[in-house]
Order: sequence, then structure tokens, then C-alpha cells
Amino acid sequence: MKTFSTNEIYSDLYDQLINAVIPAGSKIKPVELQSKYGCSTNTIRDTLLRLSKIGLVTFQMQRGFRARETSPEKRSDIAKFRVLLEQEGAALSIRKAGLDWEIRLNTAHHKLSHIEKLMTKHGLTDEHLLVWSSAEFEFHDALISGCASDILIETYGHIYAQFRQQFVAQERDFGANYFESIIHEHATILQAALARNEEACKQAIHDHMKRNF
Amino acid sequence: MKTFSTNEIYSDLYDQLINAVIPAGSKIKPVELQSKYGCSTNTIRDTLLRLSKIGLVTFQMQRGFRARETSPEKRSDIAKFRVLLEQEGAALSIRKAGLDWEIRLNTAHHKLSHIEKLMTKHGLTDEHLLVWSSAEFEFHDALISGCASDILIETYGHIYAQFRQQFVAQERDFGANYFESIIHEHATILQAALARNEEACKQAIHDHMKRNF
DNA sequence: ATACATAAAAATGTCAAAATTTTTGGATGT
DNA sequence: ACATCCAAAAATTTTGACATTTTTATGTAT
Repeated sequence: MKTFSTNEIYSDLYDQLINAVIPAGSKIKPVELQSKYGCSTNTIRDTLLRLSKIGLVTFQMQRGFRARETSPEKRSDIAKFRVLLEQEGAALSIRKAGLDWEIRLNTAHHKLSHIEKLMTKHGLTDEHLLVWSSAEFEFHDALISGCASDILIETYGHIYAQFRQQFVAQERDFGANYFESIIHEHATILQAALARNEEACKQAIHDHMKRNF
Repeated sequence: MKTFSTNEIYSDLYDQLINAVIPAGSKIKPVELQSKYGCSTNTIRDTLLRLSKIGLVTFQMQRGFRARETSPEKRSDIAKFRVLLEQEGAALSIRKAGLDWEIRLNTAHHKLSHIEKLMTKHGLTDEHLLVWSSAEFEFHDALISGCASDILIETYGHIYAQFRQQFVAQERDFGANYFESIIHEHATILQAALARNEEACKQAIHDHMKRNF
């Protein structure tokens, strides 16, 4: 049986939470995961405590762990909060960041764009979706990466993960034109950012997320 | 020797971090705390992982725990981020909250105000400072409590704690007129909030924090 | 049937020791 | 003096057993 390092356990659980393999709101019992990962329950507990920092897992003394609950309200709440952070991060980047930021952003968008084209051509496999998922994060992360605020970037990472958790839990069918819209929205954000147009960029970020409100 | 429950260990460490009894940036070794709290190192580890969720403690695999580092830049960063969250929370409250919010806010300010008056009259004891500290949080927390965004409120709590940690680590002497200014600023915030004046309230929040930028 | 109390089972939390990893301090060679 | 290597010490992580608490199941009385 494959043995897992602690870091592997962490990322494996992370992925399962992000992709609703562990359904939102469900109980997570260390004893049940023990056999799968071949380690003691305490190691699992340790890992889950670390995941609770990001907010993918909730923890209550004497009540153990749960994948964070999901509801339309929670999703909306998190989506709006994500917009607030991303707008601020992008605005600061536009105001303060230099050429290297532009290059980072461009590169990230190029990668994302490449995958998105593949997906519209060949349809949605689970594997594609996984790659797309991380490329999408890297794009949004690059967008705010010039803001010079560590705490904003750190917090955004957590919120993005929580949003993905909410989203995947609820959205089971991506409509045919869903990805077409998304592709266009990402391009609009990129364009406004590179044009250093703060207001347009904020608007584009808002529009990108408003379907989740 | 007094024995501590796990929750007591948690709040004790929390207080020590908030009040720079455990200096920012310093290493935190479970073995050293074990004797003080009369428990195993593992319980300490557990507690520190939970504190790392708030951000008062940083954790690195195989490198253990540290009280979060402090620097003028970090303090400034966190202060600005706090303003972003508090402005949004207050604006949403002003827009959406009802009478009970006003009452909560008023009550919180009344408490705070009472303590602040005592402090200017009798001078600053450590005990007063502790009471003031929690009353100040309750005021700011009440201010955003009508925003109807759980995630904003939760995040604000973490950021407030981190700000306090930065602040206390650096500010050793409160000037004579420091508290006079603070008292006035709190009153201004309250006034604008109750007048449902979004812009004035945002401005007041900004002014309240700008000495930390 | 419903509510309540109680016992059994399951889950969670705590511990002390063992295994692993990092850090420290000194010896060696350049 | 400076860097490198090695061994000892210290710190961290993991484990499996044990203690505590919560949940579930069962039986009893209203």
C-alpha cells in the first residue's frame, strides 16, 4: 500500500475538499482516513487543524472536523468578499506595480487561455478541470500580486479556496456557453489591468463574479 | 500547581501574544510551555496550530512555531487592510442594518467611553489597558456587526488581533494626548454611523487608523 | 407514541515515548 | 579567518495506548 508523507496527506485532502470529493458540510473522521493514508489518527488531526486555517475545514472542540458547510447564502457572501479583496488588490497593483507584474500577469493569462481553448475544443474532462482550476487561481493571484500587501495576498488565497469549495459543491453542470463567457471575462480583466485602468478593472472583476452573488 | 484546561491554555497564549508578553518574532517551544501548563507537548502543539489560524502564530513544517514577526511595514500593511475591511463592514451596516445594530453599537461605545474616561482620570494601569483593549474590539466589532457577511466579520476578527499584536510590539509609550485623540475618533465614528453617513464614517475610520500607516 | 433516563458504542482528546529532523558546536582542512 | 564536515544535543513529528466526551441505541415510564 502506498504510504503518504504528511505533506501529501495535506494536499490530497486539500484537493478533495476543493473538488467536493469530500462533500461540503460532511463530517471528517480521523479514524476513517487513518487506513487510507497509513498513519495515526493524530497525524490526520494535525493536518485537519492546518486545513482549518484556510477555512476549508471547520473545527469545534469536542466535536471534531467538518468540511465547511455550503449554502447559496454562504457562496454569495464569499463571492462578494472575494470581489472586495480582488478589486483592492488589482487597484493597488495597477497603481504601484511595475513591468514584472505586467509580465507575470500576461504569462498567467497566457497559460489560462491556452487551457481554456483546449477545453472548448475537446470538452470537459475531470483532468482538464483540475489543470484549469489551478491556472485560474494563478491568474487571479497574479492580478493582485503587485499590490505589495502580504496580508491581502494571504487572505485572498484562503478566500479563493473557500469560494471554489462553495462553487464546486453547488454548480454541477457548466452550461455550454459558461466557459465562453469566462474566457471573455478573463480577457477583459487582463486588458483593463494592462491599460492601468483602475475603474474598468474593478468593474470587470465585479462582472466576472456577479453570477455568484 | 494550577492545572489548565485546553481552552484556558488557548486564551492564556492568546493574551500573551496580543500583549507582547510573548514577543513578536520569538520562537515558541512546546517543551518550554509544557511545565507551565502541566500538559503534554502535543496539547501545546495542538493549541498553537489553532492559534495559527488567527495569524498570531506562524507555523512551518519541521520548524515549529513563532509569534508572528513584527516590523513597521507589516504593521502598516495590516493597518491598511484593517481599514479596508472595517470601511466595507461599516458601510454595509449603515446601508442594511436596523435598530438593533444601532443599539449594539451605542452600547459598545458607551462601555468603551466609560473605560476611556476612567483611564484619563486615573492614568494607565496594565489592568485598565486589558479591559480597554477588549472594549475597543467590541466597539469596532459592533460597528461592522450589521454587515450581514459572516466571512467579513470572521476575517476582521483575525486582522484586528494581528493588528493589536503589531501595535503593542512597537508602541511602548502612549503619549499624553494619545487617548484624548482616540476618544474623539471613536466618537466621530459612532456619530457618522448613527447618522447613516457612509462617506463620513469611512473617512472617520481612515483617520482613526492613519497614524499606523 | 413521546419523552426521558441509561448503557453501549463510537469518536475525540490527551499523554508519554519513540522516530525523525533540525540545530548547535567543535574539529578539520583550506 | 573562513568554510566544510561530523557528531551530539535539542526540537519537532509521529505513534499507539489510554482517558474523556459525545453520539447512538435501548429500555422504561408517562
